[in-house]
Amino acid sequence: MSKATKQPFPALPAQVDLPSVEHEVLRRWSEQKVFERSLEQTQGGPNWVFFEGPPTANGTPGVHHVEARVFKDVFPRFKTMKGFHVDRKAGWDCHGLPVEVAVEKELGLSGKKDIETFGVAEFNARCRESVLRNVDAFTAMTERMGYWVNMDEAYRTMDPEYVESVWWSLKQIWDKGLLTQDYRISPYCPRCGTTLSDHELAQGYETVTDPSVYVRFPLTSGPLAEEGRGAALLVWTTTPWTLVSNTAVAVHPGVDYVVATDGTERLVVAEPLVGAALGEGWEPTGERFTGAEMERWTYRRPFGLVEFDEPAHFVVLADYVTVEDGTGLVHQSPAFGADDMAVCRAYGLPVVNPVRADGTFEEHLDLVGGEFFKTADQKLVADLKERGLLFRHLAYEHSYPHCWRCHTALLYYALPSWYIRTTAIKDRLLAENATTNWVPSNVKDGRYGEWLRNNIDWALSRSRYWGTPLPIWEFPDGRQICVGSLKELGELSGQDLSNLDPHRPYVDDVVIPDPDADPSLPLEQRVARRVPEVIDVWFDSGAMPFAQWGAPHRNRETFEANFPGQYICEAIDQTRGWFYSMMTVSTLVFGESSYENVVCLGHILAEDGRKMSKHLGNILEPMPVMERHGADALRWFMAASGSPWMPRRVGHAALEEIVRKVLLTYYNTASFFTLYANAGQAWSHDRLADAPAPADRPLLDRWLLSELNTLVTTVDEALERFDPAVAGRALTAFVDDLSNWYVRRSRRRFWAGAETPEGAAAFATLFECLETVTLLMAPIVPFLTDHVWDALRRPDAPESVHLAAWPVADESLIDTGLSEQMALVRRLVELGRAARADSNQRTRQPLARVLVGAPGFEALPEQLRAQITDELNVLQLDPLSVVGGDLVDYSVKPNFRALGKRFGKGTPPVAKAVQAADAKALVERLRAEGGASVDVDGETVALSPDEVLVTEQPREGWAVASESGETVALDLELTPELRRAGLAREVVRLVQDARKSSGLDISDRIELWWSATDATTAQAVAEHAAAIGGEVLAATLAEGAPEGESHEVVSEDFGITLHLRRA
RNA sequence: GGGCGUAUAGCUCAGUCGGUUAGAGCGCAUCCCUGAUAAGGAUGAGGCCCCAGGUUCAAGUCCUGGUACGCCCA
Repeated sequence: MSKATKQPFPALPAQVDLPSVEHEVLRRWSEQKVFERSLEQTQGGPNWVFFEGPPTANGTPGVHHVEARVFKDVFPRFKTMKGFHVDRKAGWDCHGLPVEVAVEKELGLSGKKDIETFGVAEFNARCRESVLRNVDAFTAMTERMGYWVNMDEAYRTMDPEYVESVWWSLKQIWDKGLLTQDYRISPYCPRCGTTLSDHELAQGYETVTDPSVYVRFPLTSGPLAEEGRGAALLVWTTTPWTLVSNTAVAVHPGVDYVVATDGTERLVVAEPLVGAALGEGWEPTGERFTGAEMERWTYRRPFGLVEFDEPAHFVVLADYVTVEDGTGLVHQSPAFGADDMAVCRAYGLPVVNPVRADGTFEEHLDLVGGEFFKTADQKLVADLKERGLLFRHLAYEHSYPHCWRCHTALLYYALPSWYIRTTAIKDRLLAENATTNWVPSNVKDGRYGEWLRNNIDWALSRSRYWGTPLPIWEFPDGRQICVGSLKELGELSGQDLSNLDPHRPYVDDVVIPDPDADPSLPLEQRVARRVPEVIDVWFDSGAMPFAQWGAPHRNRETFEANFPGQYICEAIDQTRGWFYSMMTVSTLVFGESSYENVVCLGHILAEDGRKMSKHLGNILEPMPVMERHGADALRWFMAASGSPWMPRRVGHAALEEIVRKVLLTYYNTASFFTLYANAGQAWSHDRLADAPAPADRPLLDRWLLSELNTLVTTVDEALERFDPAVAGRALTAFVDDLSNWYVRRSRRRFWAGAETPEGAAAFATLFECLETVTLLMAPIVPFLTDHVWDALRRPDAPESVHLAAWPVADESLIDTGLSEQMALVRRLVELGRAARADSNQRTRQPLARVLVGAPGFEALPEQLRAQITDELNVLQLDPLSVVGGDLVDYSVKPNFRALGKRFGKGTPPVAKAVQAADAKALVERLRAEGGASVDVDGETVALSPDEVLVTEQPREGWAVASESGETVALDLELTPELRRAGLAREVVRLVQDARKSSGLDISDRIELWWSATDATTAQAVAEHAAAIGGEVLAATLAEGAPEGESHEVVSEDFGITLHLRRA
């Protein structure tokens, strides 16, 4: 292509395939290393620290993963454009039970015994492989969606450096005395020999029938324990087997308990349950006690099968006791219930557990020795009955958790466990939370604050395999050492461990010899071995601010420069997960939270409003969705559709709408611009300087620039508040204004070229708006904006929009008065179109006159009035008042907003007076004198024009539309001249359609012939020949038909045949 | 059972400082406009702003209590 014909802009064809544009942009980003350069470019700028919450690399990524990843991308891009340096290190959460379960399924293993038979080393190797496989799928999705994050240097929680950092932090906590051992009640499958996670628990509920027994516990101390007439506590349980280890009875301190009798015995029950628990024939004796008064009364336990070394078997107080069912007296066995454990621990009661890990009672016990816990119920109940302790025995149907693998009834079971005493730093956590910015704000004091205020110690250990091993070594005598690094472990164990894989089983083989031990003892008694547990994966991920750098053993400075972080974001389900672990680990180790701003997203639902699940078949796979609609459409949906903090439904319909209404409208405006700028090389960047200063441009341009600069402020403020939905709504509205009002109203100026000041202004204004809106949209839809940027950018502008600076609003161009006036113009145009539609008067037919009655109309400048006449295709525009008099009806209504402000309580009578007043007289006085008065209960009240809403309507011969006190009336009388002008426009449209359908370029000149069978049409064409010819770029216009080839158009409606061809 | 959130047109959702004719999009019907557009515009049908109290001259909006649904926790 020769220089002379080179077009100023690369073409942006009207037809565009968004996904293929995105692939092209991805290629360019990679070739030009745009992400890397955006980081280099901001190297000297202030840090804005973002922490990547590592997705669990378990299973393939779903569309819900895109949600958080969009938010993780939008704000770093935004801040980068504002000059901040935003390092983005990817990360992968590698450990944990979900990985183990997936691998177990793959290998066909069931439970811990199987894993140990299979071999822990091999099992963990498979876990590692599984994680790496899924990381690849996440990487592909991450790249495709345009999430800029450094995946080449991603941290992985399974890497030795990461594990070492976690060890270091655990040692800090250990040194503070906050890492301790205690019992923990976990749902436990005795057959598989494993505890189950909450998630597993949820899959295994089954409805079963258990015994429901009411048992007498005779009192042995307290006011009711007298010899002979002693009363008994009536205690209810559905797990008779736990009565073997009964430790206490809990009552609610605030509930009233009474003694009831049937004449032979006396039983204590909660007052509201007397009838339900005892049945007919029982009368209260009048003795009553609050739960609090019963504290520490002792009783005789139901079974004497196990030994208690410490005092037990008395009444304790617990708030969780209810009077919903049972007797209001709850049997306590701390080894088998979390509530029981908490309550009994508070009283210093022992944890007695006669059930072994396989679910059977210890062999040496009488009655139930060796029996499986569940089947022991029968024998125990029979024994109670025999001894006269059983009061009632019923069947009780309820839902009870079972093992999802083998359907065995689960046991809530006390296992020794490691805890972090987070309750000791609760106040610090609350203080840190108080200074954290939560989005949306209600999470701070609501869901999250509530969780913190009810903080319980963090149960850290898991009896599993694929996790960060708890770095505690224990000597046979119970002394323990917490190890903070491999180096330290090497020194303690006397070997070089720098290349040790710090996972099980390898780390379990490392022993620490006791230098002071008697060398004659066998080796096992002279060395410390690691405790068997691994840790909760939430601790892994909560340690990422330092562990991602391997700090403090490595990269200490980098860590310190990037702590605390400014921004994290995940879905709402992370409130008690990552949001908590991130705040808590840092507060434990460093005394402060690791983040300042945290955004919690609502969940993504399927189009049918349900959760996506394989079972329901309503899963939307992210990669195919992005290939169909484009990643930008999905990104826009995630960032800007509805409220991100609420659950949202995603589906093809929603994405198609985004493509049509937002992305293509924006793109097509840019496409329009390049089409006309390129046509005859009408405009290029060097013409920017020729354009009139903004203040000297037409009002339409000044209006658009005003809207644009308002938009800059709105979008900037919204993104600063982490609210891309508000930004998105403002952008959508602006793009609509730009395309469907500014461009629509300016078409003629673009058509005419940039030679006149008006044309130069139009090109400059549209260019500036496209440039700025491209910048504003770039963080949300990085692909399409970069594609447009590349086509439109100035010669000296950065190669990518993502290397460009964020725009700053020019407030001097914001003119709110002009915005209001244009809004009025657009409302009046809508009313005019409505009036035309009502009277079936098509817009191409010019009309003589339009009348307008609306507050503010008189003040409209001529340029804005011209927009109305042009858009409505009328020759003359006048205020309704010019016809006035008897031709117009007036009605008035009170403006409550204005009146209420002034009169407050006195508003209704004034409003009534306005409604009652003679509308015409009132309006005339308001118009003539700028004020009027009405009579309110004998008093004269002065009113200003803005306190009265006036609606005026012409009486006859007009097409009228009116709304909210604004009226437009069209003169429907058509003169022959007007009819001919209308016909001429019909002809123009016919030719334009023909030009378009025959594939002519917009600037091609044509030859045009016409022949009319309708006399009026013939006259119209002859009369308007010059105008028609000019409008359709006809070099020649002749009556008749051409020789040779041409494009023919026949219109029977107008009785005309046209022929045209390229000149 | 507890905490948090949500409830507005057939569907998806806006609704500012409380202001008296509650909006948009989608869908449906009938028209209109168009030499950028896969667009745009008009009209019509479609509303117990979840229910009940309260505050207020005035409540979709603020308060209290319910109901339903969702999430988290027990």
